[in-house]
Amino acid sequence: MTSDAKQERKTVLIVEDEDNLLAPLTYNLEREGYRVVTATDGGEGLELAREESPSLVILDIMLPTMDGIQVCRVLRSESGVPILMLTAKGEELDKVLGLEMGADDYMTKPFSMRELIARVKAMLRRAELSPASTNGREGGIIKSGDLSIDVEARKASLGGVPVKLKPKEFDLLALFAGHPGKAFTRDDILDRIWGGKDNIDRRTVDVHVRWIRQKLGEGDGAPRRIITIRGHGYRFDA
Amino acid sequence: MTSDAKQERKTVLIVEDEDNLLAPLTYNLEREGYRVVTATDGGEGLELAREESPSLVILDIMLPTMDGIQVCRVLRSESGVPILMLTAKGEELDKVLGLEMGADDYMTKPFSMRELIARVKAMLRRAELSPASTNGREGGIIKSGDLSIDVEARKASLGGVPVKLKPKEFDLLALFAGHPGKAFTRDDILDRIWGGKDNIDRRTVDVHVRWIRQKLGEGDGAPRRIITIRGHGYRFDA
DNA sequence: CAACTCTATTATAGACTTGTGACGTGCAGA
DNA sequence: TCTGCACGTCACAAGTCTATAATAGAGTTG
Repeated sequence: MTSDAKQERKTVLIVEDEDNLLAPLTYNLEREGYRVVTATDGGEGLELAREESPSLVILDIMLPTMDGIQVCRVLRSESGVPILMLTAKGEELDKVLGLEMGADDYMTKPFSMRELIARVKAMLRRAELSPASTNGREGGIIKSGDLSIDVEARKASLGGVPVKLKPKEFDLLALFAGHPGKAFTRDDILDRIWGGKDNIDRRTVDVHVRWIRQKLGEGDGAPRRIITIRGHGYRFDA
Repeated sequence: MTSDAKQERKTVLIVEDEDNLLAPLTYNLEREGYRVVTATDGGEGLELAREESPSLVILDIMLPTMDGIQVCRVLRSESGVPILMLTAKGEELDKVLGLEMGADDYMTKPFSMRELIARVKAMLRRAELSPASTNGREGGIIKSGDLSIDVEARKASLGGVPVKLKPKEFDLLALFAGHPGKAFTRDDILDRIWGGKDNIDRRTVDVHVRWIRQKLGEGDGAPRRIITIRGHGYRFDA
């Protein structure tokens, strides 16, 4: 019942502040042959995720400094790493929210270790079948033509010149640039950038796209990077 | 609540023999905008899966004629369609077995509809990020002769030259090309592409087919890809 | 081949989308 | 409190789709 895959050990990041949960999780996952790294608050979790690029993240919803929802959202916008959320019973709302926000699965505490291991395995198997989305990014920096986006530093520059982007603009541009060629619907985008809030007007996306286009100097006949797909949404092309 | 994504509606196949479970499942999924097809035993389920190539299969473990485990195994060997297993309480062993056997997730009866919907959505989103495994497509790109359709990017090209397709045209062509050789009735097509709206004239399909044929340069004695099946509907041939 | 049924084609009015400028609200720092 | 910034919403004009009606054409049947 140990491991079955003999190759580079997969790293699992656990972000959990309760030690009486963290310890057994770590123990059991290590026993299954995974390499485990842990963080006890959201900020640290994000940092570690960027440093270690784990194959899977187990994320508690309740965390100090930055809650799991936020961490999940950021992680999701930065990479395609599978995320398993842990929720306390009674957080039903948050559960669904978490899922709709980008988590890949969740478990309600308390859960059986066995069940959790099974889920982790299933998620990793799934992930293995899909192509890693390491598109055009090197060391957390996404590049596309003369546009360069440093996700970690949250800075963007165009032909070497820094571009001042507001937070939402940055998130949106990072999402686009991180998935060049992929068509997003406005709902996709709202899901990923705005999180669970579902009373946001779809047109809001248009407006933010406009700000970005403006700051990227698009519009004067210049070729657009953010392409409008009429009747569907937007797509970022290199 | 539902998305504005205009494309072929996602089809969910439910294989479940208890009607008091099947009915609410169907109702709720349809309310979420999915197209639902149902089977009440394993054999029928497999058949439907092959015919409809659904985006997701919900599979009860206990079924007449062929149990869910077998169906799951066969399905898994034939396609990468995500499978959500339904298990009765106390089938813990089978649960894990089911997962390790190829199912992607499972839920233990009884479960909340809301939770199920959340899981379904999560599974579909995940599937969307990985390369579909159905007919003739590689990496989300459907190819047929010199025609190539990138579903993710919503771009089509003919012999390398981009073809400008309107939203409905793209959806329709993608539907056809995604199921080469399958005969669709106009009602089939309306159901899949036009979704909920139900007073659409069948002739409307004809018109859209024509636009597509035109843009694909068919008609000048050139061999047609979209074949008219008189008295029935249309079929896409490679 | 005549009658009938189904399909292709065309034009068009109306519905729907999107880009854009303006506005109101809430918030953080001065 | 005042000021500036971020950002969600609105309203409207310009463009773009698309459902349908009408008509011509093709195929089928007896």
